[in-house]
Amino acid sequence: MKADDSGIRWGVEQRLEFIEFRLFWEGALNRADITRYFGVSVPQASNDLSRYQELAPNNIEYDRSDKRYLASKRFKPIFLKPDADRYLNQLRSISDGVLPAQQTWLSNTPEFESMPLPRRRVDPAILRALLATIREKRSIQIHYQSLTRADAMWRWITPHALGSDGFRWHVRAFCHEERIFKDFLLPRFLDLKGDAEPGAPAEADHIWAEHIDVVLIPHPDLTKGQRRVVALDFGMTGESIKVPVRLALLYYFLKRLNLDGDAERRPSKEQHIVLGNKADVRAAMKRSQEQTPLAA
Amino acid sequence: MKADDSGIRWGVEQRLEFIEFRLFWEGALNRADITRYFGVSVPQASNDLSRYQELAPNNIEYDRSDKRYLASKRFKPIFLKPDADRYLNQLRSISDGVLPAQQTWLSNTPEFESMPLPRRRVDPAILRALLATIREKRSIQIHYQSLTRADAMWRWITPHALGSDGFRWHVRAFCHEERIFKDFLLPRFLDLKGDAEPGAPAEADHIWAEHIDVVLIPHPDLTKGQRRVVALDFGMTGESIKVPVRLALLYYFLKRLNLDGDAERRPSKEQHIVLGNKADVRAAMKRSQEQTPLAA
DNA sequence: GGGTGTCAATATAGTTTCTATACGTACTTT
DNA sequence: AAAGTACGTATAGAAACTATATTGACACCC
Repeated sequence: MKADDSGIRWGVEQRLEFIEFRLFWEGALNRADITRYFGVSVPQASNDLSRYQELAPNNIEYDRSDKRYLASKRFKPIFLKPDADRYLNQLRSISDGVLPAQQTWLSNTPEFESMPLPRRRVDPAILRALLATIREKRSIQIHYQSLTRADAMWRWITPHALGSDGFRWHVRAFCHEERIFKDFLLPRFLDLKGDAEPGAPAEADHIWAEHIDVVLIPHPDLTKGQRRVVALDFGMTGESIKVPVRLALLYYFLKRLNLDGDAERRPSKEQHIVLGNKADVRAAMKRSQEQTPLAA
Repeated sequence: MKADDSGIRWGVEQRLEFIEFRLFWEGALNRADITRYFGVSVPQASNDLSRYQELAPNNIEYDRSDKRYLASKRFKPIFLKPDADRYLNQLRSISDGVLPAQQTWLSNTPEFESMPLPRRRVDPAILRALLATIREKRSIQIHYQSLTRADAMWRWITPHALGSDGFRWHVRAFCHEERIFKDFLLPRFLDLKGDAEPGAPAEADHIWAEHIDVVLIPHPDLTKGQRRVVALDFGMTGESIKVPVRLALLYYFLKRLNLDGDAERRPSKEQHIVLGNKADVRAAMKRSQEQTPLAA
């Protein structure tokens, strides 16, 4: 018996999945596609294709004039569950320059582009050191460039988690100087050094641990039909959706969705949703900003 | 000679890269990690580890008491170029629910969370049909729910590209009815049918093809030190950066960066950047909205 | 309309990789 | 001291893969 559940080796399974992926999303593939991506010999690629044909005879057929294998009319994937959001996520990664197209299984895509957003890249050595510090529950001294002070300064922090506002990642950490938990944007780390006992345990970061259910509803000025569309856009059941948000991410969440001000005042054409539990959210927002320094 | 450049088979190379990945980002790994992920036998995993040790003796050492292989102090990756943004991108994909954690090479991550954004998922069958239509340069009839009309309606479009505002993907297509190119949000597609000659060639979509260089500069109200930080955040050289943006994505770009109104009027604490070439951008924006229907 | 190039199928022999199994070692835990 | 765990090594045999060569179908091009 093989260690693998399927009885097929990992490499083979990957190639069969690759064949199916190409057939599903691009409608066709070549023997050469397989040899190029996996570096196998031509006969081996032939072998994989006939193997796939045996396993899924209704999925694939060879077009002699096109000299390519085509997906049949009633194609039914057996190796993968097609996921459009995953496909699109790959497109975005390529467009953002974070994933080389060659390393994906995509080759024959249409023209595409994700809205460009210039951002400084994060230094891998710095992220690596932060991850190690979090893992080992230690503290570290960082050379950090904050927006409030002109010059970067050295300070001790005890990091415990990573958070993102959708664009940029920050590390959630206890600042030894101010004795509170704060967000430190990864691109603003200039250097790191040292290693010491932690300044506070991760559990002490209540703002990070606590969640609030933000209720979103369609903008009241929208017509009934429009409200239905917006409800669908956001996956609402009925005409509202509850989104659990960490207090530590609530500021970013409200800002991103333009819910930090009076969303109802903005024209419904631009602002599709408003808060359903404004008072609760405002209260939570206030709580998230009122941190009292830990006693030393 | 092998087909592979490295002389090592694809499967083996993947495992060696896996070992290195774990050592770099997580600092340690097990024989069991390899057998679990790749489904190879225990001796094979041992073999891979000793092979890696041979190839990179200074990178790895076995900790007998920990019963794990640890990355050495002066670890130097030889199989992969570590990329922090790629690592973080994987975290985001996991957090967004678009990538199962098991399918990544990550296992021992810190706590993390990317800001949640509720969105309707895209139907893979619909995306697949659209991709095929674009590939074959055909037109298709779509059942589309727009925001402006209460009920979804059927209409013919000729799609030619995919675009994203950073959150949602749309297809860029020629609308046969209005005879102009428009964006159709993928989550709003309800159904598809038919197949016909195209209504217009992709080249006719000038708004898609044309780019404008948007110049971003730090908010003038910021102090000198703050401007420097913002410049770093956005990867500016000097104190400005030129971002080439398709006219078809310009609206989303300005809206996302809060540059659609008078950015200078907003408090610099919230609004870090403003436009450096406002007049050009406004003109381009106007152009992107003034589409005249194609003659029939 | 026949030469030429391309891509796929098939066959054979030899090599590499991998599995299954078994046994031994070092260290930790109870 | 005994049990448990993770790693290492060795062996035989199975599976996967390569290199090479031959054949066939089709498109393209003077």
